[in-house]
Amino acid sequence: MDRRQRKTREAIFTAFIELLSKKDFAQITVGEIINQADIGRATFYSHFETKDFLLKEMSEELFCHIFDAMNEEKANHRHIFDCNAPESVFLHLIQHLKKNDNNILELLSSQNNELFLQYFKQNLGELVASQLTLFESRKSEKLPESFWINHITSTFVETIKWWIDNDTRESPETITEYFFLAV
Amino acid sequence: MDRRQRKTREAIFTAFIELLSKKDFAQITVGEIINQADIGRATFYSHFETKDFLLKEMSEELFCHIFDAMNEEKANHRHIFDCNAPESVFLHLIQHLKKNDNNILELLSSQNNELFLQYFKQNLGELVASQLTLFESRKSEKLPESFWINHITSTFVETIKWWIDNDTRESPETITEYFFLAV
DNA sequence: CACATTGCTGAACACATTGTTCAATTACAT
DNA sequence: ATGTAATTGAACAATGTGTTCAGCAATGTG
Repeated sequence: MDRRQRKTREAIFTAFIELLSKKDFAQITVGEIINQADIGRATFYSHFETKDFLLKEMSEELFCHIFDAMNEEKANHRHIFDCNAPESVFLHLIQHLKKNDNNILELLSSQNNELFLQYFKQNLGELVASQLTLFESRKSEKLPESFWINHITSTFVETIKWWIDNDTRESPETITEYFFLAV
Repeated sequence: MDRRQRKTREAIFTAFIELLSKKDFAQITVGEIINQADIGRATFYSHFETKDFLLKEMSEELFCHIFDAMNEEKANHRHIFDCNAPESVFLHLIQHLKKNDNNILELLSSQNNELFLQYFKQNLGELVASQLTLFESRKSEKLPESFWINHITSTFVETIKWWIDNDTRESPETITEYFFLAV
């Protein structure tokens, strides 16, 4: 990809994240993004069809990053994912979030857009489904699988949201514990 | 309140609900509401400052209705809320929703606006907090109260959403059971 | 019934935002 | 160095927002 394109794309993402940390998705205008990114109007529209697509593409990119990073570490340090700590996938994810490399935590904060959370939940759902054996129990047998998966995923998302609203005071370990207690 | 005002207000609400059952809040325009309600533009704005306020006021009115109705039945048929079925408050709420008197179910459906769900959750949170003793357990002792309340409330909302997405095939009793199993 | 009050109307208005177009300019890759 | 491709900025139509106002209609009060 052309260096100019990369630069522009990066500038738009950065500007967008900056704005999202201040106000709702709904009340951000393309004009503001353009100003913040310091690019021409036509340039924006040559990159993204609409503001909604921008959010969508950015979400996908961010979640790819974080889940790819997790998989990589999974491959390198296999010991982290041993049988003695099967819940570590989620601890690991929370630790990643805590680093806030790509401002994901800021973006997930509830004052910001629900759409972003929706994309997060979607990606998370796949992870949960792949780790379903972790959550087998007396109650899971009595519940429809789709209900159960949705419950676990939602609980994780809500745990993260609660954590953020509490200014991420608790350690990732504590939050992981809360999550597994609640679910 | 003037009969004309009541009629107009009702017409706006009805039109709004009709539109919300078809498309997202975000893509409904004031013009559409006006057409559907068959009123003048100035009239709309003399009733509601913006589209957002319309949603807010309508939500409050709907939730007042349903929670008032519940309290009334609570007073009249005290036996429904006896000690043998302490969970019946939630069963009762679900039964109310199932009746769909005010199209609340339709409005809660996830394809529609998150703002509406937010208002629902807010009202529900108060109910949950007042019924907190129902949910005391080993795990609730180990979790911060605010986390616990949020978890219960979210689980209820997610249960309802899952139910709706499944076309409310299950009976209110079954859904109540799922909720109490999950939480 | 007559009256003053209040609400409704609908058109016109200024304003903001969106998404497109285009010709001129600039940066890129090889 | 050159052809290719991205960026620019201004101008554009189209749509939506929220306000204003003068005229009309419904209300309920005496």
